[in-house]
Amino acid sequence: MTAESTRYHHGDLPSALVRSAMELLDEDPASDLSLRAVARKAGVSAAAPYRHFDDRNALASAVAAVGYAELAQTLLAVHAEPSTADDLADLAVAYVRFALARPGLFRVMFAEGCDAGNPDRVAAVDGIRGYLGSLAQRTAPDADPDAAALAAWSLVHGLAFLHLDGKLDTSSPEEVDRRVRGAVTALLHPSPAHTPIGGEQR
Amino acid sequence: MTAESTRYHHGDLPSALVRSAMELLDEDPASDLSLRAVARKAGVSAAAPYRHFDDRNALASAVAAVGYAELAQTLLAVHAEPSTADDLADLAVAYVRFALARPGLFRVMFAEGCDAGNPDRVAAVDGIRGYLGSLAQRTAPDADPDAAALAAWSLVHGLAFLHLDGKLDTSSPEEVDRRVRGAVTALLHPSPAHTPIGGEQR
DNA sequence: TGTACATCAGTGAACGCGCGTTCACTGATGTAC
DNA sequence: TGTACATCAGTGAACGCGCGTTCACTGATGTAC
Repeated sequence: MTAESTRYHHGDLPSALVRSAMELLDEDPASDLSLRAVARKAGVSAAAPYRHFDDRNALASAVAAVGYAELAQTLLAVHAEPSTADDLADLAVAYVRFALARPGLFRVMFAEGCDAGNPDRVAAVDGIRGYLGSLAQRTAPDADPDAAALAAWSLVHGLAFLHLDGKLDTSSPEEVDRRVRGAVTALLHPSPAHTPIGGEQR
Repeated sequence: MTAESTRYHHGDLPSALVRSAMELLDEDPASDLSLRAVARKAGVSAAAPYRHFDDRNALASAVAAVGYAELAQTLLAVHAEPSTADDLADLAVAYVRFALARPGLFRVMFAEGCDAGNPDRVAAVDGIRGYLGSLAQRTAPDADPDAAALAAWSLVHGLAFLHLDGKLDTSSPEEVDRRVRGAVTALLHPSPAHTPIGGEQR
């Protein structure tokens, strides 16, 4: 469905560049996105991107927007309408897996350089917030939905970054999943029972 | 107490470099740490740091270690022995304030480049984990302490990074404090009462 | 259907930059006698 | 106390690098007549 970019004059360079950027990020997550490298990867001169993007930042924002969309899609695929603490644990696992599978992209999405102006970006972030907000509302209808949504997001986001930044061992994916699920259920007991910080599990 | 670095031969260059690095990070949090800039700031040639640090990474690790110590100190000053969810909210506020006050340092502490080998660094991270672990144990003696500690850390860490990375408005510090406190208490009801995701507040 | 021409997406060379790191060196320090 | 010398922490010049961005240009595209 997407334009296939094999027409003359390179066809659809803008999206070819975004695609190349994402490939580079997946291939070498450590290096930070370079306009020249992206152009090289797309088989185009270093100056070509400037026909379509104001500067490096504009490309990064476009990449981030796509990243948000993919993350949202991933979460939706796990639970379209999550409503229990168990569902949140599933989402946490998916969120952390996404971060660990695509660290380069994840960093571009959440690293500083983010220009607050890019509307796609803002919309995408609001999408995730809204998704978590509705989860919060279903789980705890009488809680402040904004506060609960932010809490859920922070928990999940913190788990992702602590793993990503090497503060926790990530050599075993199963162990990571287990750890993430454990942390979430330690805060939110899965059953409708009421328990504070850690629940009663082992 | 610290060597004052005014002796001849520059005295105590290693710690002077670390100090200069931290000053640079505080002055311009956006730029990433450059060995040359640090040397310049310390009034020393670009090659001088190599007498004391293997490479750029080694300096960054040393800076991070100091950062961890300062963060730990900040948290301890808030509550030496936190034990309630309310205490955790206080710590969350302090943690986020630290991140927002010293974003450059915070990023060095938590950004990828971290070499897992540096023992100071590992010890410092374990210190924070242990601190949160004892909090968890006091708050919920029957919970899995590792899981509860990680959950608390993730929550707080996620709040810090979502603010730091511009996903949340940080123009009003009071608003940030309020938001952080709200998110924490939405998950952990302050009283010994038992409530799931959001408690009952407004 | 065929030609003239404006438009627009590319090229490639060049700019100036700051970086990490190396190297042979220098000059102060402090120890051995 | 005084001199000879090894050590060690600095210097400064140089390396090669990749980067973002600019510029005048070229050549394909597609439209007007």
